[in-house]
Amino acid sequence: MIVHYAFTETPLGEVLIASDEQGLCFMGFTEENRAEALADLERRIKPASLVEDKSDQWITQVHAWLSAGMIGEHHLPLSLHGTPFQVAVWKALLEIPYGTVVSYQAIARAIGRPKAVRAVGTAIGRNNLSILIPCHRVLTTSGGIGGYRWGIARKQRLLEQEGVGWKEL
DNA sequence: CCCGACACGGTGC
DNA sequence: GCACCGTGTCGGG
Repeated sequence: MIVHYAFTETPLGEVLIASDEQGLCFMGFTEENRAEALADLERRIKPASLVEDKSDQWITQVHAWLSAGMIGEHHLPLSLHGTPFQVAVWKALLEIPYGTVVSYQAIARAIGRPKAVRAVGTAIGRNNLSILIPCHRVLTTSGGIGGYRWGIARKQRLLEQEGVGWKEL
């Protein structure tokens, strides 16, 4: 499978973006280590033949959305690579409207596995499309910020930008 | 409020 | 089999 990729800047730091025939399949912060970001991409999306391509149609569209400030929904085609359970969780995340938040427990119920709360947390953390799949809109039932693969600070900034007040939940 | 203990389900080794 | 975990709940400081 051919996978196109490119690096680009966002308001929250540099990201590595990748897409395949179905759509965008990866977006992750490089954290100043492009080699590691690429290794991560290769681990998650395989088998894959990586080809750098900054003019890939979907990559340029994400770039445009990112440059515009990541305001509102993005409507970009996503290619979900994962176990059936993970894909179910990620699809549930895509149903969360811009500017609203839900709990890990609510996601567990939404996919019909009310007791798999912890596994849901793990699946959310393994989501390949940070920001594009709104994993930052999931908080703990007690209103706590919860975790974030790319650092709590980024999660807070994303929520703040969407106008979510988490201080008194 | 902040622990500690435990149940919980999916995943990787 | 076993040890992880972006959780939740309960009980005790």
